[in-house]
Amino acid sequence: MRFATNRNCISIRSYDGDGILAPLLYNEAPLIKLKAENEDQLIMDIPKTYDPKQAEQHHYARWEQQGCFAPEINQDASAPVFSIVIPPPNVTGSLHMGHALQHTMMDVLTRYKRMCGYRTLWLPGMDHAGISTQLMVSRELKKEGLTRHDLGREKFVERVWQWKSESGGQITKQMRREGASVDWSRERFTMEDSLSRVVREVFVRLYRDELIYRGKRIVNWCPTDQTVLSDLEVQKDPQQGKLYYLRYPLELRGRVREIRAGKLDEHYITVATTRPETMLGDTGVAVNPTDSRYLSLIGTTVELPLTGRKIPIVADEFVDPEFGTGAVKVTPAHDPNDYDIGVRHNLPRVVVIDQHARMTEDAGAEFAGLDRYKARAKVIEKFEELGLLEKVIDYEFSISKCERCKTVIEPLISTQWFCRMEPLRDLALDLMAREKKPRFVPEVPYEKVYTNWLENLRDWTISRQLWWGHQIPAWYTKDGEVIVARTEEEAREEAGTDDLTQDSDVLDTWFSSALWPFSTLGWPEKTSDLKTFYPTSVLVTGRDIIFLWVSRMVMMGSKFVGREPFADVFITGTILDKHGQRMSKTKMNGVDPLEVFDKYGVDATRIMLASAGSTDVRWNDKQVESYRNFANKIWNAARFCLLNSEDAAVDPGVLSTGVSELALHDRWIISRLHKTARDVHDALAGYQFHEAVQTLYHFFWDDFCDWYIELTKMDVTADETTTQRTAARTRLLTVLEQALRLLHPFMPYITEELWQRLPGAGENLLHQAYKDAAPTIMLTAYPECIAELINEGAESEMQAVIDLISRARNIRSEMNIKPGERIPVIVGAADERLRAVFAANTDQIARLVRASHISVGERLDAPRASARAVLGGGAEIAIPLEGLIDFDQERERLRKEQDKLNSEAAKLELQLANPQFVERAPVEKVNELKERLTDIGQRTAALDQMLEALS
RNA sequence: AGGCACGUACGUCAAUGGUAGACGGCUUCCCUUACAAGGAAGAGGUUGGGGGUUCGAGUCCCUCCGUGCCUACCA
Repeated sequence: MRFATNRNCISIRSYDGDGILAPLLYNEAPLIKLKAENEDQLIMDIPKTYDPKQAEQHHYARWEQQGCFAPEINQDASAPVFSIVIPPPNVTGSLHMGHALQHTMMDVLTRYKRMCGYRTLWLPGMDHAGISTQLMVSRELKKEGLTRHDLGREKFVERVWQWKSESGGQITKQMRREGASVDWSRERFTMEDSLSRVVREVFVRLYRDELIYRGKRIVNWCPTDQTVLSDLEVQKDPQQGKLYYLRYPLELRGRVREIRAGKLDEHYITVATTRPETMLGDTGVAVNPTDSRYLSLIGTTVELPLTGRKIPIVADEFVDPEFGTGAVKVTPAHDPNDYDIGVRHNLPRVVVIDQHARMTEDAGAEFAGLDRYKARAKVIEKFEELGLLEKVIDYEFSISKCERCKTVIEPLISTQWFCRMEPLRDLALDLMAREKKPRFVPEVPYEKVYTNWLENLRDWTISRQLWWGHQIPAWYTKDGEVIVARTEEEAREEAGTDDLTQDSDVLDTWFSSALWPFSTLGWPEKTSDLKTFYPTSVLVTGRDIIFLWVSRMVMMGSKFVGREPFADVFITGTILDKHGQRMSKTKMNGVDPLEVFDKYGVDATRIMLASAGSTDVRWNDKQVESYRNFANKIWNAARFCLLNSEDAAVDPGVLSTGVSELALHDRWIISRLHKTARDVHDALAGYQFHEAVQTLYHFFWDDFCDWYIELTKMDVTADETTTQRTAARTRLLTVLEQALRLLHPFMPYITEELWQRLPGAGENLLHQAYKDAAPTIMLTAYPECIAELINEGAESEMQAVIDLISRARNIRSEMNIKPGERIPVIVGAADERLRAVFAANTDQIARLVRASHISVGERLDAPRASARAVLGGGAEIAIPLEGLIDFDQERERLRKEQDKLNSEAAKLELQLANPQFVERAPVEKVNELKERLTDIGQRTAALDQMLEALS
């Protein structure tokens, strides 16, 4: 191996020419074994700046090839199980920030649990996305001048499959880039044969349980997509519209004498409507039964203008007397409420609008064939001519639109398949009431949102007039008999005839999605996957599909597997744009995760997203940038460790045996390491991603880089090869290795890249459960907190050293002492233990404050011309500044500090003087305040002396 | 219309009822041999207003102001 040297770079090949990781990386000689001719130039091919792209290129393929993502990698038969099924993205979709966010959370959990020794499965897959996909392919056809009807159903569906194999599933490639550790060997697609079988099985069972029925109902119809939609696929948009007041002439017959003659008004009843064109289908007028204005008219009839139809005035509770005129026109065929009124009063249904939102023959010859909006204008025109248009007012209301194409929904009466929800709903509600499952995180407000919705649930329209999807397994005989069966053969057998026609509709996409947690694991067979991985551990998803998907999975899982599909539901926040707006295609305000990956790296993006936790976050490049800087920090810290790694290798043993013999900073970092591990475990157990990230960030940057590396630098960079140097290097490498493990679930690429370069990193570091696997950080054990290694004594001693260094630096800065200038520092500490700590660390202190000399004594023995400061525990420091110090200024500085302390002391005294506080607050709290007061007392006393010394 | 959240430093967000923090930005100094994507030291807050409960409130309750989200069959 030959090292090319340039100024500060000696390169060794770790990648071959094609950029593939060379095999020597894993099993052969240590990667970094550098012995340049000149020791001073000892640096390897680690550039100063971290290049994420390089690390992102290689590791994923290797992990995947070596089966690291599959649960089978775990050799421990008694390992606990952790499983997640991915919310299947649409086959038409490409990765957006919401995916990146959710995938990050799922991958963090999966990688973490895997490192904890769990048998881990994260199952990937895609959804066939009925309407979206059909639209996408139809659009392609349109470019060729074709419609799906030109092809016919069979050819069209073939075409969709072709599209899928050619350009569908972009997102799976993008998931590899994300580093998602999903088991691709178990990838599923909701339209594949095995899942279609499950759909038919469930449909048949639900039908036989009378939970699925076919019926004629008023439904949401999209005139553009030509299909029915469920209530959840309809979106309400506020709209600035008009409210039209229409007069319907009363047909008074015998009662004509009861009405005082003379006033025109009294010959009419006025109704208010936002949709005048539907009046052509009116079959009644409704008023509230308690409305005195109309009491005498109940039971009479009106003559419907433009049609001459005689329609009754009925009394119905639904009508709000306060609104409009208190009289409502009733169009049972074109409005869900009117439909209900019609049912209650047995009113006929006159269909005046067809599936294309055009007027029918029944609307009258003048209107037939007209578009609904043209018809509206014409109706108004006619009413005006007849003097029957009382007034038109501006009115804001919400209008139903198709979620996908934004066309205004037309409520129509139609024969569809429905799923009866009450019994299923009760299963889910019982589960929550009895076992509090699933557990929502955050519990507030989602648990309540979920149960409230279930309580008010209505039947689910499950049929769709599409071609792409699971065709409904129902067949019709010539006589119109309905046969529901798993297969056509089964249907024929049951019908006793081959002359059957299958229902042409397909099922709502969400029907197959509802089965996802068990259909993907092999149900209804009692597969080992189903036994092992169901119920899954957690579902990670956005709040927008709690109803659409989460609730339905709970219902179907309970019904068919007899258990909840997941223990926990973690609801992520939403990534908003800079201005707090939702990212959307139409607004063009989306941030493309792939561009962010390119700019800042996958790891930086991931850890930034993880830090978002469950709250909404406004997107800000700066945030990713700061984590990019963090990645660079990790890179350079490792670079330093590797630069000084000769004769040393990672050895976890050195952090747990003989620890009490080690220097303060070593005992301290070991304690910090275990506290960090503890805090990260705790945070992840409660899905507190933000907290986990903060903990890791500060441990690595503040504790490890800013302090530990600086404190151990002297030993580690010593010129001579001594056992002491080797031991220090070994500790440093080992702490780094532990830190990389802690970070791995969040930043898989950089941690793997660096781990592979660590001397001593090999199969010996793998978790027991993966002991035969090829070495990779992702199969090492996640660091556990060993309580005995948390050392509060070492932490407080170290804190004293840190405080001393900080105060000395503070003085240097405030006194404008040149950074390069070495100065003497005098320390006085009455406390013996403290004095011993300072004395034992004078070398490090001197180095970090750039002191020429440090003297530690019982009392502060400094010349008059010194800048001084007090520390905790009554310790003091002084820096002699003969000729540099301005005595007035220095006194001022000390007085300012004293003021600060005095005001704090005053507050504490006040609180401690309050008998109720002392009485009622916990003892620890009171003692804590007392201790602080004592400390402040010591400090102010010391300041007094310092001021005296200056006078 | 109801329901539910949220208002904390210039910006984005944290903080089991116990001395208000982080990151970015800003000021001053430093290219100190891991890192200028860095180091050191700073400035910046009566936690939207008002009231209450409590020894103690950013945190719990009430009210007002402001902002979001969800659900809904007011024609």
